[in-house]
Amino acid sequence: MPITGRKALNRAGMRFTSQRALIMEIIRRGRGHLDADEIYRQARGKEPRLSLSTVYRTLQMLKKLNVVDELHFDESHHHYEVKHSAEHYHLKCLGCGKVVEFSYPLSSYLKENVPAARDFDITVTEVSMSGYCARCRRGR
Amino acid sequence: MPITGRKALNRAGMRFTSQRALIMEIIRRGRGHLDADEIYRQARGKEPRLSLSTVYRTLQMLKKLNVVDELHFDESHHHYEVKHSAEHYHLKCLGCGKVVEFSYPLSSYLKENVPAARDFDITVTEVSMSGYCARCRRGR
DNA sequence: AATTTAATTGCAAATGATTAGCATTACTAA
DNA sequence: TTAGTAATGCTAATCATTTGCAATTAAATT
Ligand SMILES: [Mn+2]
Ligand SMILES: [Mn+2]
Ligand SMILES: [Zn+2]
Ligand SMILES: [Zn+2]
Repeated sequence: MPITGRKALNRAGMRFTSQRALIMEIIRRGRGHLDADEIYRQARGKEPRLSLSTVYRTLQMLKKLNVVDELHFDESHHHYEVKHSAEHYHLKCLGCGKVVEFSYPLSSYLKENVPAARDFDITVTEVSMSGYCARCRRGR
Repeated sequence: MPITGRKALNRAGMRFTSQRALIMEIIRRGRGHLDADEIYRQARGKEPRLSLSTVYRTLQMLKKLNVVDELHFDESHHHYEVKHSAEHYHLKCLGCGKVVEFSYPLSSYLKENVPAARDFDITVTEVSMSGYCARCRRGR
């Protein structure tokens, strides 16, 4: 039950603004893995007055509402994607930048196999793997 | 065979300086998970003239030489630890900040069980899990 | 529909971690 | 010793993200 419509926002004491609608729309259509600046650039196409601050503020809000996930590839900025229903992780190619997704129930697997993880109430599991994709591996 | 002594550094065209010795020493004794600023603070105790730039430069160098690993907890800065021989990962408590380590051959496990990972030449696998430790779970 | 009020925005300035430029210092090899 | 050149210590950039604040504006109330 991800909060996304006007009604749900109002119920939470927040307002449904055109900026927020636009930003959510861009993230949804974007097929994930967008960074703040890319969202900003796309948003300005529709609403040239929108500010980068609003993008960042909206991203924080969507993260808190569990609508989006923040991804930390090995870079100096973050990426965002709509929260999927299935647990999935990412492989990023250091050669061409391509991101490959794969679904895997890693958190429950670790809970079963790692004693130390049993005593913990794990709320976030993040895995980031990088290397070289098949295509990039050839060209070297 | 981690490069650490004067001889090995010289062989690589680098110099063995008192600053580098001090920083390596602090990281080694620190039992891992120190951040740049903590290393800086400790180092200044011994060598008040040492600069933060030198800490960062040395950290980059040690990372490149595979002497230390850079850890990315869900924070705005990084942490460092001497590279262990056994593959291990971390659980960080959001309540008290405690970091629990556990050894697990996760990269080979994923290579065997994730089809998408087979086409990739994975060079880095990073896992960061956070949640609440047993003690912190009680106090709420 | 007009009014109220507080959340949200846009803009500019601030942060905070990390990096870069450069003159000065000090390892190393000869 | 000395010459050659990494490395250091400053200070000043970067760069992504956050914050302060006056001006807007969504939405609850008359
Ligand atoms: Mn994804
Ligand atoms: Mn560790
Ligand atoms: Zn590639
Ligand atoms: Zn705890």
